Amino acid sequence: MKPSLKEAFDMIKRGTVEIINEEDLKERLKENRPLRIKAGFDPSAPDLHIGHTVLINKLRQFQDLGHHVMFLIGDFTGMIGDPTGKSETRKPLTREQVAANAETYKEQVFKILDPEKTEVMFNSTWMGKQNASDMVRLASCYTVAQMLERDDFKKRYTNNQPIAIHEFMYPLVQGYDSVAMKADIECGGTDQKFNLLVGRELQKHFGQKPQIVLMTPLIEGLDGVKKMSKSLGNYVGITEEPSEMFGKLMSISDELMWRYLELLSFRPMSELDRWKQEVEAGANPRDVKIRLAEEIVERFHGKDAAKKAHETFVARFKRGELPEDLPELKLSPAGGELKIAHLLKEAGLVSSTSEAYRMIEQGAVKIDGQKIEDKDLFAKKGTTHIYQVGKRRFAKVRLQ
RNA sequence: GGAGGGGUUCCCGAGGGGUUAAAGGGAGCAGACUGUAAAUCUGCCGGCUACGCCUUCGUAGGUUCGAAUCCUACCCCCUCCA
Repeated sequence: MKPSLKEAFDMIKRGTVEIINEEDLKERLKENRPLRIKAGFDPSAPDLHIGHTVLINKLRQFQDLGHHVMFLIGDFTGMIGDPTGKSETRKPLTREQVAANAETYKEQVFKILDPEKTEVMFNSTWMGKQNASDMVRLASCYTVAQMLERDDFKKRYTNNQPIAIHEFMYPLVQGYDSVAMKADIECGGTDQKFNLLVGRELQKHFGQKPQIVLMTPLIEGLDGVKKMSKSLGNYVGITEEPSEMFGKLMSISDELMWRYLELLSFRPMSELDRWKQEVEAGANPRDVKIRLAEEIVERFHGKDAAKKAHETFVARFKRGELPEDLPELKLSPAGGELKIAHLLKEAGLVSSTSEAYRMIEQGAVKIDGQKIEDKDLFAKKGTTHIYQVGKRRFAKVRLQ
C-alpha cells in the first residue's frame, strides 16, 4: 500500500510552483527515512484562511507519506518582521501572547495536520541563546551583494530607500532555523523564495546537506483575480460557519473551481481529471463545485455539518426558502415601533440607514419573504419577522 | 542646498470661486438573467432624528454673500539639478 517513489514524488509536486530542486528531492526520498519537513509561521495573531491551508495541506501530504513535520512559530523572527520597507521593527510579543497564539494555531492547524506527527517549535528556543559573537559569525556567512539579490532589497537600494541593517537579519535567522532544525525540506509560499534559499546556503556553511525548497502558490481569492487576503475580503476563513463557507465556495467561478480543487482537495488528481472530462462532456459544473464545498466544510467542521450546509444551501437558494434556526434578535424601540430602515441597521443587515433606504428602493428588502417597497414602513411592537436584505443577509427580529 | 509638480470621496483619477456630495474608470452592493456561477444588462455607491438638514476634497487659519477651487502657515509625497 506504500506509494512508489514516483507516486510519492508526484503527490508532493502537485500544486507546487517550484521545487529546488526536483532531482535532490528524488534522491532524498530514496533515502527511505522520515524526512524533516520545516514550515515557518508568523507568531502574530493567527487567523488562517483556506489560502494558508495550501501550504498546510502540503505538510499533511508529507505526514501521510510518513515524514516528520516541524511547525515552526517564528517568535524570534517576529521581532524583526519580514522586511517590506514599510514595517518597522516589531515590538516583541510577550511570552503569554506567543503561547496563546501558538494554541490558536494548533486549534486551527490540527484540523488538517495530525497532532501526533507534528512537532511544534519556536525559534526563540535557539535564537534566544545566541550571543553577539554567534550573530557576527552568522552574519559573516552572507555578503551584501547576496542580500541585494533579494528583490525587495534591490529595489530599495536602487531607489535610495533606506534598508536597516537588522532587516538583513531576517533571512539569516530564518535560514539558520533550517540549520538548527536540520531540515531536509522547507515549504513556503513563493513570496518566501529568497529566505528559503538562504536556508540552503547557511546549511552548506554549517556542513549540512542543503534543504530542498518547495514553494506553494498564493491562491487567488474568491474573485479569482487577486491574492486571497483578509484585507481584500476575498477569503474563506477556516473558522467560518459551515453554511457561510459553503456559500462562499459555491460562488466562485467555474474556472477557479478547478484551481481550488487542485490546491485544496485531497482527492487524487486522476479523479479531478475525470470530473473535468465529465464537465467538458456536458455535466453541470455546479455539482463538482458542491463536492468541493462539501469536502472543505467537512475538513473544518465535520461530515454532519458539511451535509447540513449542503442542505441549507439547496433549500435557501434552489428552493428559495428562508433560513431556519436564525438567532432571534430582540429590539425595544422607545416609541414601541421602529422604522424598517432603522431596524435593518440595528440588526446589522446594512451599515447605515442611508443604505437601508437604498436597499428598499432597489427592491432588495423582504419581510418574511415578502418584498417591501414603502420606505417609511414601521415595524410594530410585539411582532417577530424575518428580515432579509439581498439574497444572503437575514435576521430574525422581535420587537418588544 | 537649488528648481519645479502634487496631496480630491474604498482605489485610480477629473475639476481651478456658486448650477459640485464633486466627471470618468475600478472595486463593492442591489436588481434582471442563471447553477447564489462566470459573462452581460440596469440601478446604487458620505451620513442623518430624511422630500429637509449635516459633514467631506492633506492640516490649521484667512479673504468672500459663497471655496475642493483664491491667500497664509504647516505637514507629507514625487521629479529634476548640485
